[in-house]
Amino acid sequence: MDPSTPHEAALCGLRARKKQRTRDSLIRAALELFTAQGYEATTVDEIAAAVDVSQRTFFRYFSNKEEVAFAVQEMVEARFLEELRHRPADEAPLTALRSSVMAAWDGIAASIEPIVPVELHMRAYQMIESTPALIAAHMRRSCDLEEEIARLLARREGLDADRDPRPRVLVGAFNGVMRAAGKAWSEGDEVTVASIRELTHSYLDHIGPALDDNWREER
Amino acid sequence: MDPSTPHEAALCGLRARKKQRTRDSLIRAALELFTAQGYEATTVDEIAAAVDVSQRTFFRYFSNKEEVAFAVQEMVEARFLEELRHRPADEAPLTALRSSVMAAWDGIAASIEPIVPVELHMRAYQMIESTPALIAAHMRRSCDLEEEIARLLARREGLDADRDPRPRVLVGAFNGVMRAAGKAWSEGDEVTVASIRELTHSYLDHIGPALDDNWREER
DNA sequence: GACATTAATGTCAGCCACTGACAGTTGACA
DNA sequence: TGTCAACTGTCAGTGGCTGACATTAATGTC
Repeated sequence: MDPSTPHEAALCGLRARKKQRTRDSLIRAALELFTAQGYEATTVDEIAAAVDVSQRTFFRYFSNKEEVAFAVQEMVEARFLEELRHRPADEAPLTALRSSVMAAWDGIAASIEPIVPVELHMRAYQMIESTPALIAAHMRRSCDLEEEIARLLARREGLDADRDPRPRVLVGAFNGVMRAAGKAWSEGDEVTVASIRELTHSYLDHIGPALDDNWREER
Repeated sequence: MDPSTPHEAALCGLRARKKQRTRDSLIRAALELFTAQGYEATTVDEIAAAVDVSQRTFFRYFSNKEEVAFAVQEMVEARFLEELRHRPADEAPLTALRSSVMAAWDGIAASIEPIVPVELHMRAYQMIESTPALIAAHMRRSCDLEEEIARLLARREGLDADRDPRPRVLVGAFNGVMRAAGKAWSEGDEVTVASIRELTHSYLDHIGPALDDNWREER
């Protein structure tokens, strides 16, 4: 809300500020170690040592090693959901999804820069996509996100998400496309926000044509 | 190939037969324990003890605890891929996918019954869908499958999967729908093959309409 | 049928992620 | 300033997983 405060909400007391600082440091240290030497090769003890806290303290901030790897991702997702909640009601569902993704990419610097440089986050994202254990976690998280998006869309359209499968189906398809784009990006060598934004955009353009019965006479 | 032999390929020597038996027993014991008392609550030592081998031996058959939970699933997937490879070339991509899934469900008893009762596998599937750690693994496996299916479809249609995003996009959407169906099934109380077959069928029917711009005036 | 070869298994020691319990320290607030 | 509550460190322990080495058992050969 107020851009003068570091980030997030209140942060009033000294205690809260200290906590926030520890958390941020842990995230930054973790991402730096992960991207430098790999996720598996980095132990939790190392991360804790880099911030000069005990291993036990690490696990009080993050319920497991994976979680710290997704801390920034989570902020981006929150931003996406926020955008989606504010799309005009007359926008078509798929259009609303697309616009929200684009807006989230455009505002990424503002969302996360107080904690980690965007460039580090991008490298971290690439690392996630190339580490089996993290791919798995990433998928599960996407699944939870899907659920939330589906409910949001259903409400927007005045449907019951539990009875009408269309919201889930659309979100499932949307998510599949997003994953495909993320994967393609991470395998390329352009590790920039601009390039993934571009890729997402063009992949989403294919969601209609890809479902057509006939691919052979189209190009 | 030859239905008189237990399953899979050769199995000639006594050694190979013994190995197969140990593997099958581990799978059965694991699924029984998992479904009875939960995945997390079951230790690898317990599974090994139930088959009377050492824990170390368990890890020589399965590279981790998750893997044994998906051993049967893997056979079903193999069956699906086999179906897909044999669909007529003039069938539209989405139709080929749908037919293959249906065929895989129809032939599931024949595929797995030599190892575990279908009913146990169904309960195991439900357990997977309600265990966070396994959901994650499930997602990752789906991802790998997606890759394979996309390449298969691309070849079928004479496209280059690395240059044309349509195969990936379609498979992403398809997979999303399949997951949504699996999830809905696992949350219901009809734990039968027939019911998931039915559900899959009807969810796939929605893949077209769900992408339409307007949901409100359709029903 | 005895013998060397090779695969499968068991045992043991050890790493790492993660947790519960308890004690010590340090902000918050009257 | 003293009390309370939150935060942290230490320690001991569990469970997943691995490498190294010794043991056992199937196989192919003479």
